[in-house]
Amino acid sequence: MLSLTHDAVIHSKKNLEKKKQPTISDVAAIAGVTSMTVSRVLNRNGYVSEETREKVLRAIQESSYRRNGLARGLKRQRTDTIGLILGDIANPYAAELARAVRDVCSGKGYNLFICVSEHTAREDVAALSALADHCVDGIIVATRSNRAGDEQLLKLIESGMPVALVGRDFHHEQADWISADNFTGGFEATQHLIDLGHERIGFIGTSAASGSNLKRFQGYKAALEKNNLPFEERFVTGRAVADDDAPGYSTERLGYEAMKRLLVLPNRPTAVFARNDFTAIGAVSAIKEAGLQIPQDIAIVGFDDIPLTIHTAPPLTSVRQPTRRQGQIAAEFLLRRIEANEPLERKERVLECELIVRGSTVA
Amino acid sequence: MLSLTHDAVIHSKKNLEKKKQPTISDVAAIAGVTSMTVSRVLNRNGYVSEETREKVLRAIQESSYRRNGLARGLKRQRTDTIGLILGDIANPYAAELARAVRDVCSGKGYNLFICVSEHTAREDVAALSALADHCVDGIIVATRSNRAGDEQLLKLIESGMPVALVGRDFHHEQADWISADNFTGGFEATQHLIDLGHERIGFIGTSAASGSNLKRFQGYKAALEKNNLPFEERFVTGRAVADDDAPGYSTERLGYEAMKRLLVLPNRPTAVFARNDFTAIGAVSAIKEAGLQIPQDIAIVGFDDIPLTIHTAPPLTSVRQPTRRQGQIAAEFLLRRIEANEPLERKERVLECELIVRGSTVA
DNA sequence: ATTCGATGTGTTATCGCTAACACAGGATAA
DNA sequence: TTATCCTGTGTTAGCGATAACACATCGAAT
Repeated sequence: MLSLTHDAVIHSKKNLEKKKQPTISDVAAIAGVTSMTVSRVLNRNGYVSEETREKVLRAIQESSYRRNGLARGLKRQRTDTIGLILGDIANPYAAELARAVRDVCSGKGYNLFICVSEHTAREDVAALSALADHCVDGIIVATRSNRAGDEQLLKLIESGMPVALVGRDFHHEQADWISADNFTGGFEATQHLIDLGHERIGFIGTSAASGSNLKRFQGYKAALEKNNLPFEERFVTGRAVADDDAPGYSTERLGYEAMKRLLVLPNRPTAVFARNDFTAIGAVSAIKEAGLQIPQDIAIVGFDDIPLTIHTAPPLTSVRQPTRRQGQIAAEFLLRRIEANEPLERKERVLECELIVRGSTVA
Repeated sequence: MLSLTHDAVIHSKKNLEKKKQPTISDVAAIAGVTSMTVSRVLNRNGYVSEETREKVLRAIQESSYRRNGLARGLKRQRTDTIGLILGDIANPYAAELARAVRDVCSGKGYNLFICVSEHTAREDVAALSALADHCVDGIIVATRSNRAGDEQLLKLIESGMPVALVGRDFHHEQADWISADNFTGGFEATQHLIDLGHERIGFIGTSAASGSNLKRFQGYKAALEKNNLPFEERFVTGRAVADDDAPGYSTERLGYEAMKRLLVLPNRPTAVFARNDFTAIGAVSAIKEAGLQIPQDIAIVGFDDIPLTIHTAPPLTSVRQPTRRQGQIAAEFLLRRIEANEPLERKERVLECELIVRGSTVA
């Protein structure tokens, strides 16, 4: 009696153990063929008689077989998977980019795995490594440049990994490069404000020091210069991104606080250009809180033209970048590189931005 | 001469070919040991003399070796990777969830791969398959329930894949389940409006028909009922999500259009509850456009309490859900399941929401 | 009748890595 | 002294799949 109980326990324990997945050979055994035939059915290549195919399909159903992508990838030396590294998935820009990449990829039979770096160098490296380790067929990198990440990226590219860069300040003979024309976008946003008669224009979203590698900021400076307006360092504000590992991305909060700093300046700006729309929205909030009118007292321009811009009060003037197009092109460049299966000449594409004028600059 | 040229071409072509990655054996050969020793160095297990370890590390550097995760995973029967499936990465909720999951995972040495379904059944299934094929150690599913996806999910769980569900209306003995208390959240949001004296309250973000499986909507109805207020179907509006494959997620646009429909109703609502903040923001936009005051003419409550809510005009009353906590718990449950390596009793956790009252309901 | 290509299936040999075991030499304990 | 453990390293055997090749069979073309 005791032993019976004990047996029952053992038995139940056994049933509880993690089921071993059936393999292609198990399926083959059930169907009464070899694993090679099953493989042919699964991959729809080679000759298989209709009769056999059905037997195999039934065996697959019966055993609820799932193929093992690791083994498959190991043997085939490809995984039909590409990786996408984003800095911050909360950004509609990133979401739109991912969507475009995914559409192209899944159209061509590739899976897409997304990794997020949260704009830190450590995670940037980790994401590159994770994807490379898993032998993805190629990687689209849409994070910002940082030293550790750039080193890792260099190694990967040199080792033959197909890579396409989106808006990252990193260049290599063997990696394609896609970006919006952030410089011109920044220039035009600023020129727009100048054309409206503004002479003291602030920039929100970077420190003057670390802004040197921010194209939007460069465009802002260039526009001032071209119009013979003085560049004033005190009009440039935002969290400094000196440390590579700081999550230096811009948020409403950042814009809000930066704007507050600008508002108390003597002879303060009459207009501001924010590095992106969330920052701009935060700034708008600070301006309203101070009891000032937009655009009468202070005009404001954002960047990215996120869907929300038309719902803010007033609607936000913003620079629209062709996000979807960037994702598409990046994916196309990458797939071309993957499918060529040998080094190709580098492709580069810079896409125009478009200023969308709304109520935050023109009443 | 001709043949020389030809040779040169061949040679250059050869150099152009995709470099073959060095394997563990190549490293072993350079270091003058066997691959097993290299493996021990790489994995920091087993005994290796300090001297040998250094030789191996040098050989790794020299050959710029990268380990092959496919082979490793195949042999070890685990990949130290978990998958996360999101419906829509543009949502701050999803971003926050992903961040929390990632923090827990990377703390325990797991990589995180994210897949996005765009709220379609097809992509839901595709994401599940892709992750399963790649033999991730477990999957966190944060997409909405749909027939095809549920079927796939069932198969996966039954085959022993560790799964944790976040906010998905799908239950299984072998899968952990985490959710915010959307029902009570919806109830309290509505009760809040009722307490303020509103008697005609609209719901934005679903059709009355398809709302039956939306907890927030159920909470809304329950609050009406409890207070003996009539439920009026004409006050419920939003895109219908009859088709599983329709990208039925809510956006500013959806909220904007839904609100417009509510505004023209005879004896229209004096308050609305929106299924999420973006929808609410769109609704706010429509209300303002109609020249009405918030909250005097129409009060509005959102859900999720995204960072933006404090920057809208007026700031948005919203139901905050503990997003970060959900992600953490989901990851912890999943890792526990993975590391137990055998079926465990199901864990379930429902987290309280909190109503944050702001200017969109109380002046 | 013979050759040939198309069709259908099986055999073999890896892909790159590591678990499990084997084994030798030296230190330690009995 | 002998048994025993700890170190350090090598050998073997797959993990689950498929590329490459081999080998039948059959009908059509020569």
